[in-house]
Amino acid sequence: MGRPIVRLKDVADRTGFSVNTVSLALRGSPRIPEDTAIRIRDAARDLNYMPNQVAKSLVSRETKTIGLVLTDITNPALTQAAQSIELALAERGYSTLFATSNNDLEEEKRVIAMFQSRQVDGMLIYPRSHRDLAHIRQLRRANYPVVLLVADPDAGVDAVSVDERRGAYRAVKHLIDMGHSRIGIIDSSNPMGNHEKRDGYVLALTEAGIEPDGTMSADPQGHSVIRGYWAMDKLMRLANRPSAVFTANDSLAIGALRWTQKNDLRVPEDVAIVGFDNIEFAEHAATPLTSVNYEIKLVTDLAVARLIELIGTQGTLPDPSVTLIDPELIVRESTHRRP
Amino acid sequence: MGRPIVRLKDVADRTGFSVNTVSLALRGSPRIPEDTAIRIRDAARDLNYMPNQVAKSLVSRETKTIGLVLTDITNPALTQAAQSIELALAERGYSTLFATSNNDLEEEKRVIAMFQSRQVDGMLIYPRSHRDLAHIRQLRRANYPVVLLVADPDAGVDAVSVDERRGAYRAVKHLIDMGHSRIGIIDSSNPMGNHEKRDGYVLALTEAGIEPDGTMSADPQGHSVIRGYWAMDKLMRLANRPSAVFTANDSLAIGALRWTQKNDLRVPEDVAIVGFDNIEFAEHAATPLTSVNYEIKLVTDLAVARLIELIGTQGTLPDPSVTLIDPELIVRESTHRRP
DNA sequence: AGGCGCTGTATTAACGCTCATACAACGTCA
DNA sequence: TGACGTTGTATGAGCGTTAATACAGCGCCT
Repeated sequence: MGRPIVRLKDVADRTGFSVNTVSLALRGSPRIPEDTAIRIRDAARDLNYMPNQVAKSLVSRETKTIGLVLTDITNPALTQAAQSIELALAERGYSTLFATSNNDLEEEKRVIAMFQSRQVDGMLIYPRSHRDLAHIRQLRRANYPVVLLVADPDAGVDAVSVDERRGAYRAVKHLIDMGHSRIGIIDSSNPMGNHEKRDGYVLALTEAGIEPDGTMSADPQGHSVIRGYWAMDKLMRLANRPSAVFTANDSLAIGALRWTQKNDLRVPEDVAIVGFDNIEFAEHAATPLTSVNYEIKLVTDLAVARLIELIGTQGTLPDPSVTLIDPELIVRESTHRRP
Repeated sequence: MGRPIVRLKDVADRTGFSVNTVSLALRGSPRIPEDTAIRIRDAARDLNYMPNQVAKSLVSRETKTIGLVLTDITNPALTQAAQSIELALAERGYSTLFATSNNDLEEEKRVIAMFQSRQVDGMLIYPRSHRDLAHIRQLRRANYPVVLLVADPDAGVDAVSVDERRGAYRAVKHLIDMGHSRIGIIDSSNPMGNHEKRDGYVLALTEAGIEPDGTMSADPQGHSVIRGYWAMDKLMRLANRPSAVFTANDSLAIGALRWTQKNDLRVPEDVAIVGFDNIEFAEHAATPLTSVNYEIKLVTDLAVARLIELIGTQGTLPDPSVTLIDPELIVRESTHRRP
């Protein structure tokens, strides 16, 4: 709104050269002799000239901006991801436009369209659901660089993600190895959501000859501590309550742990708890939490690298590649008291 | 890179109208008759036309984008702030360009310059330090809309923030009221940093006739749980150890709490702990934490509202206004065991 | 001496859009 | 009937930048 803006033209007028000469000089063209360049640079500095990236983008047809779409940044795992994505992109000269879909599909579509309109060079998307990817697949088909941060081998879209199914499998397998057979799960995988973790849970159980029990499952409807608390409450009120619980993330696990404290149960003696993501608070919880760990930075670095690769592709994009990072289980006291 | 882009011209060619007519029709000008508009809109939809915001911005001289500069988004309080800022801006039609300064002044300057170059309509900044604001003050003088997320009444820049000094004062006053006089502080206020909280701490002590004791202070050099743990370790190894500790944020407090667990001290009987920010984990910590609470959404909403107001200002910006939100203390078991 | 290739600079045309203006075609009214 | 609005559409300029091209002046070679 009426803020003064210094343009190439102003530097040109000041020095007596043409706009084009100034542009070349400031970009260090070898065709401009050193003394001319110095005079122009001095004038530009005096006037506090800053190149207008908007105009530049219009010409170059690239904005050096990528769009990051998350469902909700307050999820600690996503916060970490956002941080390291921004860092990785900044290192490569890209800026990050950031938006949250608030777990709403329409909002997700709106945000993606808005980013397209803003001519972002590519997008990193943590989609609301694995099921509704049509709009993203369509982007890809329109030759638009996109990398998902959840992995669906059949999505037809590039993706880099931790192998959630495998992580969940490892966690539940560990509980089984510790002698548990009544194992509950706290995971908000509604029919439309991502059920990788639930799949891993079921796999570990059936593999061990344990019939998955539908009543041992609670949907926390969110990822916050308090949600975990109430989901745990539901599970532990069962007549045949679980002796161990697997939760889809550490915030839920901390909520579950909190429930045990309030109800004077010992962890892991009375009930064992495993989380997912291994956030900092997991290690330092009242009872240090066993949790599925993976290097978020590895995931985001690979995702960013792939995205940059796609952006740099001339012509048609290569076939989508899906990369799964293998997570490890960090065993702590919440499942295994050291003697 | 060579992605096909549908322009007004394409829609014009398809319909036989001129570019201008198409532009007017799509923007719903009353000069375009209804049937023409419908034909144009249909063609635009068929071609999947999306307006190019970059070109639009070049003409309108506004990008409908604001720049958000944070030191480090993994600080839970800042995460929350980022989330609600993005939401508030999106509601008003603005996109959020986001960058972290990683607590480095040069990086902060670089990011701000980059945002200027990208023609953001305004910026929200959580600066690295209260001391080095010259570059931001200069922005303001150049008539650029900026709102700080920390309050310094003398900064000469608009700001909206929680009153940290007052929050710290309340926290420490509470400890004094509970009978403590040996009160430690864990706060990373280096000479160049923000020492509002430390000021509030000192004020409460001196007001109560207690001489602040320099040895009762630990610099955690960060805001993570583990930093709090080691800072607590330093304080509790003192010959004359504190009976209560005030920490600059809840992560540090949880670290301190963790130290007490490992060292078999009871909270609050052996040592009381107060945090700041009242994050979700504070309430659900092993011992629920007393913490300074304030509505982050209120702070960010006011900051966004002020920023939008500045952006809408014609001509010279009004005098800077500084708004401080008054925080409250939430008392929980970490300072006061209920009988 | 005339042509050639440098060197340094300017001119022009884009990029996709909006705004101001132009202007035909038509109807209206004195 | 002819000047005058109104309606619908087109033309041209301009936003700040880059890229392609033009071109004047000079030294050098044959």
